Order: sequence, then C-alpha cells, then structure tokens
Amino acid sequence: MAGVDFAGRVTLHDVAAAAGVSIATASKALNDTGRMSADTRARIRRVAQEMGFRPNVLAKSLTSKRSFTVGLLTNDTYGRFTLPVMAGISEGLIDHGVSVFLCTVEDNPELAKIHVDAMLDKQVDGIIATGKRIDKPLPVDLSKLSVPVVYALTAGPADAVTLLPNDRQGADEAVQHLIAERRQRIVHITGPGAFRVVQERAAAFSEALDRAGLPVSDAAILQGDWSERWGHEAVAMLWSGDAQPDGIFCGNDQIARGVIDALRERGVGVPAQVSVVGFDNWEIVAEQTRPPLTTVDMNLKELGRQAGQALLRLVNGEAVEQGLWKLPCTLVVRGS
Amino acid sequence: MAGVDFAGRVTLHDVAAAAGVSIATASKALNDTGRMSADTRARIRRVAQEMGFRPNVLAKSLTSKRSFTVGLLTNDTYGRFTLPVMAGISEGLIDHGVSVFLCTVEDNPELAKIHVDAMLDKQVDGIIATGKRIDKPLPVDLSKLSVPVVYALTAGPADAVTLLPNDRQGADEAVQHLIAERRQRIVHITGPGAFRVVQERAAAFSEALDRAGLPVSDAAILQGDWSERWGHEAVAMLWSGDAQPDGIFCGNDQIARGVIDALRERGVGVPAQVSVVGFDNWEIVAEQTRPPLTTVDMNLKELGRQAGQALLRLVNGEAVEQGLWKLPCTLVVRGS
DNA sequence: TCCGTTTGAGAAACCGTTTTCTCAAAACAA
DNA sequence: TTGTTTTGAGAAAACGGTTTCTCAAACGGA
Repeated sequence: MAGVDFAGRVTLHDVAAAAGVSIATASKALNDTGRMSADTRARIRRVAQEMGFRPNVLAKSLTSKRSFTVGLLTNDTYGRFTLPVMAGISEGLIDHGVSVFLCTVEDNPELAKIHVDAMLDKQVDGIIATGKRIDKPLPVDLSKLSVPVVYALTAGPADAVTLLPNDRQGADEAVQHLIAERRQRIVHITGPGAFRVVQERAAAFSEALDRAGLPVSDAAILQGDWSERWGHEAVAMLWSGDAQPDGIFCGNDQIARGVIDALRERGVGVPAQVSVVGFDNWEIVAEQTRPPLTTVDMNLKELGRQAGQALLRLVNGEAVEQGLWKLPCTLVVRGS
Repeated sequence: MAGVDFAGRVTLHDVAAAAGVSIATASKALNDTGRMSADTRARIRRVAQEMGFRPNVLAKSLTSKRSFTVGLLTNDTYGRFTLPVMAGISEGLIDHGVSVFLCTVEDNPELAKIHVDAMLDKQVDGIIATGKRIDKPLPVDLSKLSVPVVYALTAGPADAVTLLPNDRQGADEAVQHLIAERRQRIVHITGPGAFRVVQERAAAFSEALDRAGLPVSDAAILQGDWSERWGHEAVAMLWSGDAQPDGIFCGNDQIARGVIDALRERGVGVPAQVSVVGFDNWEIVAEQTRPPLTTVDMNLKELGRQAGQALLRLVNGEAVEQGLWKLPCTLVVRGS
C-alpha cells in the first residue's frame, strides 16, 4: 500500500515564514518563475518539501481561471459501455492533474440540468458527454455553454468533436475473418434497424462480401433485437430453410451467445461447420460461450482517453478537428 | 431538453454595481444574512436574478473551508457492481449541491496515491471508497487522512463506516423461498470459499435449512468459481450421484445461468422439477435465462445513496455509527 | 569615483466571496 | 431638545494563492 500524507493544512504563508522569505518569493520559488538566487530557490523548495506543502488548487484556480476539473455526464447506469470509457477518461486526465466530476443523469432532463449547473458553478474547464447509444443525445443541450464540450459514444451537434468506435471497420474485420476462414455463405444477425450501429455494421457487412466476390443479398441480414433469444430464433429460422450459412456475423455478443447455444442444441459444430463472430468483446459473455467467442473489441478505454485529450486541447485553445472521430476496433480471435 | 444558461461571467461585483450597493451588502442580500431593509434585499435579488448571477463556488470554498466536493475511489473497471453504487452516490449527493470526483485506480497503488493526492489538493470534503469485493481493500491506505472516509462494497478498517449488502439476510430469503415452494432437498452451488460473501451466504443457507427442520450437511454446499461453466459442472456432478436435489440456491446469477442451462440440456424441468434461485439480480443475465431467474437483488443504488448520506453527516461533524452497515437485500421472484 | 545596469526580493493588488467591524443616520425615550 | 438605541449599509480583512511593480544593493564600465 502506498501511504498518503496527512492532508495539507500547511499554506504558502507557513512555508514562507519557515524559510524566512515573503510569500511572493515563496510562490515564485515553487513555480519556477520570478528572479532569485539559486540558493534561495532551493532552500524554499526544500522547506516546502519538508513541511509537506501542497498548494490549494482552489486558490490557484481563482487567479488562473482554470479549475483543472472537467465534468463527465452519462446516462448509463448499468451498461457495460460507459464504464471503460469513463475509466479511460479519468486515467488520461489525471496525468495532467485534471480531475473528473461524475454525473449520472439517467434520461431525466431536470436532473441533467441540475448537474450541468452544478458543474458550471464549480467552474469546470470543460465537459464530456457520454452515453450508451451513438444516435441518441443526452437529455440536455450542451451546445451553448461557455466551456468546451466533447461527445463520446453519444450524439452531439455536427460542429462538435464526437468520438465513436469505427463500426464499419470493426464489422469489416469481422467479415474478413470469416472469409479468411473460407466461409462462403455468410449471414448477419443483428439488432433493431433503428440503431445507427446496426446500419453501419450491415453496410460494412455487405461491402466486405461484395469486395470478396461473394453474393450480396438483403436476405442475409436479419434484424431483431439485441437479445440471446433473438439469436436462438434467428438460427431456428435459418435452419428451417433449405440453405444453411457456414459463417455468422452477429451484431453483438449476446446475440452471438444465443446463436452458439442454438447451434450446439442442434448439433451443429462451431467452428467446425459454422464460424461465429460477435461484436463488443464483452468478456463476461465472450469468454463464457462454448467455444469462447471471437468478437470485435471497440477499445472503449482508449476512446475515453482520447476524449479526455481532445477536451484538454480545446480547453487550452488548441486547434482540434471538429466532427466525427472514428476510432479503430480490434478483432479478438477466440475459438468460434 | 432543458436549456442551460450561458455560464456565469457575472460576478457579485457586477451585481452590486448594477444594484448600486456594495458587494458586502449584495453578498448578504443573497445569503439571507446581515441587516438591511426588505426593499434593498429584494432589489438586489431581482438584479442578481436578471443578470443570471451564479456564485463562484471556488471562491466560496476558499472562505467556507467546504468545497462541496467528495472523491469516489473505485478499483472496478468493467464489473456491474460499482456502477449502480456510483449512480446512487452521485444522485444522493447532488441534492445537497455536492459533486463527486470519479477516480478509477485499478489495483495500482501508485495510481491510487496520485488520485488521492489530487483529491486532497482539490480540497474534497470527504472520500468514498468502493470496490467489487467486500473482503479486499483498495490498494491505498485511507485511514490517516484528514478528511472522513466511508467504505462501500470494499473492505475498510474496523473503526470506519462500511456499507455492505446483508448477504445473510439475502441468502436467507432465497432459501426460505425455496422452502416455501415445498422443496425438500436443497443444495447450494457457490463460488470460491475464499470470498467472504461465499461464507456468509453458505452460513445463512445452513441456518435456514436447520430452522425449517431440513437436514443440514456440508455436502450440500458445492464451492467452485463464479462461472457458468461451474454451474454446468456442478449439475453434472449432482446428477451423476444417486439423489438429486429439487431446489438449488446459487451463489450468483452466472452460476445459476449455467445450472439452468445444464438442467434444460438434461431435460429436467425448471421450475417443475427443480427450483433455482440466483444472487445479484444482474438483469442482463437474470432476464435472459429460460425461464427468467428468480434471484436476490442487493439494492446497490440505495447502498450508494446511503454511503453518500453517511459521508455527508461525517463531514458535518454529526455522529455516525461506526462499523458495518448491512443493508437489506430483496428477493426478485421470476420464473425459476 | 561616478553613473547606469542587473539582480534579488518584497509590497501590494488581485481573483470572487464571506464576515466582522465600524459608523452615520434615523428612531426612540426622556 | 438632548441622549441613547436601533437600523441600514459600507470598509476592510480574510481565504490561499499569483503577478506586477518597485526598489535597494550589488555590479560593471569608464
């Protein structure tokens, strides 16, 4: 365990007194500004160190107009998506001395407003909005704030910085993997067509088949919901027809789980007869399927980290490319 | 969508000038302190309102010694446990104008120390430590800090306030439910014996059986790991013996899921022949099993809310009962 | 020796609030 | 009318820092 010092009641005033200088000189010594002899600077530093001086960031903020604090707004209470994003944000920002205010707002506009107001009152340098669905905005309008805003995994205005996984590229890798496994009759079992990710992944699916010279047909794309049950149903439908697929790309890991279970129940070998690829790399699902699921990882932690970096640049007034940032996904090959 | 005002560049100084009073008077008018005519107070208030004045909390904190900010430390990046706890904390504290710093520290002592230092530098009023396992501490010692600390779902020192779900009571309800369903031969399939929750739940299991006059035997408690696979294995073991159970209490929902799947594969009817109860109420698992899983909910959001309240009382110097707070679990009856 | 420059450090103002004093004017009592 | 109390409001210090200015002393060149 790392010990943590007794929190600092020691002020700059105390340090200055102990070192026998004015607080102005002490301040400059510790910030490497101003002019003074190397001796004086070193002495003050040493005294500060010995006394365990830790500057009060609040006081600093008052003059610097920077609070080294950002707000994180999320509408996701249970899901698996935002936690890694949040972890990435927090990890990426702490290196710069920036702390993150966590605010969960459900889908409640009043609650969201309260949280945003609280953040602004606390002088956050910027805000990151994050959610569980890339085509739905949070229940609050952040576009007219006086602080910069970055969107991650949630819909933002067109002129904002918005970070998303590259669903097309991820889906493309999944399908290419199936093709590399010499699969000829590949289908896509996915979620509701209203989700943008469904459209993106389906488009990439068709494109990849086309590029490989395989037949492309809308009938190969089965839309349902995001559940295991739908995976079961889809398999039942496919196996009641005349031609069965030998490769299945699923819209998420839960559907894939349902598909794999259904295939096993029918005595269809995975991956011997049919290869299955999922999407999300939700380890708790992907590692428990039999066989373990090959799936696409969205690198959400890295996405969070980059969201933090982007916000920091905006706060510093540096140029940041507006619009959609699509971050690469990674195929995780397991046994399916 | 709720609109959010343009963040406040308006200072108390501006309000005072606009109202033709000193900033001292303005401050007092807005805080309902000091002495002045009702007219003056109302006028200043109106002006402040019209100008959209929002006090700078940082400046306030400087004099009040309260930052209205607490730190939340967690070592859980993916799990399902801390997210609802965090949501509860955030929700419960925002009502008091308190914001929450989120810090994910994995199991990295250096990172943890950096985060704690950052929180102290930002003058947090208190800290909540939360984790995914009630018998493992975070990788940092928080016991000697100058701010109060509350532990939720993680191990803390004996003299601290620590909030946990009441595993015994939850397990008891689960077993009582099985007994009420007229099950006679009940077994407990659970996780690794090193986990305290395993011991607690197992103890409550035996006690409940005993109380009901049913035979108690160590052989009825099967320890494995937390996986679906173990659920399968355990069923295989049980059904290869001579006497099969008619009620199964599982240590978590994933094991229960494995158990239910294994029973279905063997043609054993759930709940016709065997009743199954899980633990966690992880909806994504519990609602997808066939039939949907009856399980124990730990009310984690409420736990988080109470953790926040407890910390607030400590911050205010109010008396708070030290030691373990065991919060009630709720049985959620579904179809198994 | 004299004058201009550099150096080292402190005084003071400032950031946005709160809070304790102080004090003139108004109200009241005699 | 005079003296005392109350009232309303402002001045100023404080919170913990940063930053701009000022200025004496040391230094360098002629």
